[in-house]
Amino acid sequence: MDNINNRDLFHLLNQRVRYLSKEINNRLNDHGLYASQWSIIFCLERFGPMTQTAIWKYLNVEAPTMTRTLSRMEKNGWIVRMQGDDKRERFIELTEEAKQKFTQVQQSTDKIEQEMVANLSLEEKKQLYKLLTKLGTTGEESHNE
Amino acid sequence: MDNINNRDLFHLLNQRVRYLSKEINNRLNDHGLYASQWSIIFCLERFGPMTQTAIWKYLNVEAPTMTRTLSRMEKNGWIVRMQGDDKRERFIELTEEAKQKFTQVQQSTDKIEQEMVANLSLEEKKQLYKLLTKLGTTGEESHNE
DNA sequence: CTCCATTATTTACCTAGGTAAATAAAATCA
DNA sequence: TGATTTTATTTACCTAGGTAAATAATGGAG
Repeated sequence: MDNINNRDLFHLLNQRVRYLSKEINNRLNDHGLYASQWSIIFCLERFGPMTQTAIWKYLNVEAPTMTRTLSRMEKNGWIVRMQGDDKRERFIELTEEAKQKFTQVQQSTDKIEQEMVANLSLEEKKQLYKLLTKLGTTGEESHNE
Repeated sequence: MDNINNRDLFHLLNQRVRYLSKEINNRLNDHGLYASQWSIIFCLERFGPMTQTAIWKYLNVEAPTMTRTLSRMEKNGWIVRMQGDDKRERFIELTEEAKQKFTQVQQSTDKIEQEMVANLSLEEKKQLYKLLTKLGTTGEESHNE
């Protein structure tokens, strides 16, 4: 494993991320949640009620993705959508049940994530974080706007 | 960015991978391809005709995922499915058109990937590879082969 | 005020990934 | 041989992600 091929690097990256997602979703299944839904709940718990646009911009996904995921979460009783003063926008709020379950789910995810980095020292985690930051940013190129 | 939080690490990891996928798919779109389809083509060019099972095991996805993606690729003229001696299995083969386009597409993907690691030195790429290897393997677990 | 541009959200239509269960063919076993 | 188990693929049903275009409401310019 001496000379690194870009292809192998991206291949490994994809494999790992898919594996991790699968595993996380698997564990979250006990709570009736998916990783994407949990990231929204976490966001709402942290910042309080937000518009859909604020959420998808924060999480870096597209608007339709957010619409759909929130619809499922609404159906499953995790969130409610409230009409704002500006009638175009909808404020998203966690339900009482979601707030109650929050701590428990958080403990699960903390544990999973901890297991997944069990082989990395603190120093290695910092390194990994830094390297990921450098990935995909082609020097002077801008992000999406 | 001194003390790394596992959550932030995984968040960044997901964000980056989604960004990279989006970008790669975007570029591959010129060739009428998606990253997942390209990985299959690459695999077939490297190893020659393979059964579906061999492909999904190699790429670490589930069988139904492979069935579907190959169906699209068959429809679009990238591959053909041949009956094997064992009538349960189907051998997948690149079409002539796929073989002809291979080099051109490969040049595109090489270029994209190169751009995406432009900010990483060789040493950093090796580090990243190594760190990714350690990620998700809870202790004694081995790599993919 | 009216018309036009912008903004928030949704709908329609794609790909990719997963699990569970159904087929169909091969392999094994009694 | 006949019955059972395994294996390869598919089908049905789910989530997540994307783009393009449609609504609907707001904001500005004239």
